[in-house]
Amino acid sequence: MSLSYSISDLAQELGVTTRTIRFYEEQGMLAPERRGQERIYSARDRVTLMLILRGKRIGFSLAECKELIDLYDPAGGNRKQLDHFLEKIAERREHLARQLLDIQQMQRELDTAEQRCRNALKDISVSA
Amino acid sequence: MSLSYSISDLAQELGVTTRTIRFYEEQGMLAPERRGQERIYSARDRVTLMLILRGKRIGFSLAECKELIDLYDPAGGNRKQLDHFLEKIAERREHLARQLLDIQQMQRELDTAEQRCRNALKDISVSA
DNA sequence: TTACAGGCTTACGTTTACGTAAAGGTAATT
DNA sequence: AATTACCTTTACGTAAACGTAAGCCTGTAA
Repeated sequence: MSLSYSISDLAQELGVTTRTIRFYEEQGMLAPERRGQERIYSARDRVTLMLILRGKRIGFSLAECKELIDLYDPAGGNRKQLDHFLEKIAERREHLARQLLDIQQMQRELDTAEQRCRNALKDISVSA
Repeated sequence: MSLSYSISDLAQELGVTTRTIRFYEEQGMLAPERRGQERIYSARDRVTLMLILRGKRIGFSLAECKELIDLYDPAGGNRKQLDHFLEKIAERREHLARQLLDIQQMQRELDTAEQRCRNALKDISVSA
């Protein structure tokens, strides 16, 4: 009794258009089952989609998201493949670490920007 | 004696092409001085450029980066403007907070992906 | 049975963010 | 004087990530 979703179910829940979901399939990132013509999405398909969207929110390209999905697959078994995966994972980690720094830096900049704003507002009240 | 940079100075230091820098100017995000035809970039221009690139690294569009630059400007003085800025700043904060969560989630996923990889490698060694 | 909601494919259009080339100006070497 | 190394503008090209529309099928509710 694994639950399934129509394309518009997922589109609505995740805040994207059906076109977007079909596009991701076109790019080989999703492969839902079919009932006739109709696409039937599994819980796992849904997770994959969420992974893509999370990737996008932090600026990953679809190609990068696809790599992530592949990493998540149990797929390839030989040692070379696995070593390759470990490399990719390490790369991703560095990338994420960098982004964390960038975000923290930007948060600090927002702090000072807000301070300047508040000071300017105070000056206005005083001079008024 | 404030230091200045040529376009290729900045391009090289920041790892972008001169075309990219000129493009940002075309979009109204930079306004370097000129010596004749030649662009002369100030320390502040350099900071602005770094701000843009940092924004890009965490997936901001150029339009969003431009907003950030405007926030950083001392520019507009009236209360309405300043209130508007504070709103924008709050928005940015939420956005960044969201991205932080996304990154942390993704780091956890990389953890489990790495575990699976290592387990698979162990299985290979054992069966070999 | 006819309307309507939702799904499908195919295909051209659009925005963003530059790449790439052409054609030319200037300043310092050789 | 000519090459080299930068710089400039103008303009067409391009990859990514969908948007949008046309035309068609299908199940269900009125």
